[in-house]
Amino acid sequence: MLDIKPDPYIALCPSRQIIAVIGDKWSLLVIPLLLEGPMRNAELMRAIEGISQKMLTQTLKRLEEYNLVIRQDYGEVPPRVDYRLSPLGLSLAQVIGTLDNWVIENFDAMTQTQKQA
Amino acid sequence: MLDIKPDPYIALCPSRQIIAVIGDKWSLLVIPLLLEGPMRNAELMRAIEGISQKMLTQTLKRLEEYNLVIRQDYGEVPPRVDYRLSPLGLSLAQVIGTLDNWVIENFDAMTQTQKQA
DNA sequence: CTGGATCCTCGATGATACTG
DNA sequence: CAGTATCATCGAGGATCCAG
Repeated sequence: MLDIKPDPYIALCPSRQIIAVIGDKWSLLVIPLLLEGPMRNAELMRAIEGISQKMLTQTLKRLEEYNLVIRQDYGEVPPRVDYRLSPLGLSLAQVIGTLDNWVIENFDAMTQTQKQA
Repeated sequence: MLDIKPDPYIALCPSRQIIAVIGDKWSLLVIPLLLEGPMRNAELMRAIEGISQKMLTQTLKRLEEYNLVIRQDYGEVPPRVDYRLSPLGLSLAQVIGTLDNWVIENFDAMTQTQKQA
């Protein structure tokens, strides 16, 4: 087995790309949302205020590519499709959830006394 | 005390802005770096391959605004300035470090079998 | 309902040059 | 060394229309 650790501090290391995927504004919101269970396109649109259809689709697609989200198409008509976390995605969601919570908890501290003259 | 929790899922909530700050590509790299101790501009430039002077400055400035990083100017000449994590930043760095490590650990899983036809 | 394809704009980012 | 200012570019992202 390889023991070459990816190092995002090196410009060419693909792991930096991953950081970009995860650090993505919308991914950071979509992933924890799916902790609550499978969601459909329209549901996600409603849950995440301000996201455009385009970005949602794009985000989901990318998350699927990286094995974080599973897209399930029921092949019905009218179309029914939902998205859920893969095991890998679930694992990541925990971490991101922690991050989100940190933000929520420390929001005041971050914004207060900003440059208190 | 207020008990109104910030909710990044609401478009207008300022917490979303915070998510953006933290989720930022460069912030995600700078913050954990400072865990190793105070660093100077040039050091950071060297440590983070590919970052431009402009983005580094901009990133540091923003982190300082949000009370995550402390900028110390020794007022010497030639100029000597270094940056270190604030207590708040230190706390955040732990979380982000976890995220980064997750990426490093699960890098293979994310990229392997991508669309294994 | 899901989401693909287009057009268009604006802002983020990099490169460069300059100052203290 | 630290940092600002300027310019030019490129691509992210939104709005819209269309289709299965």
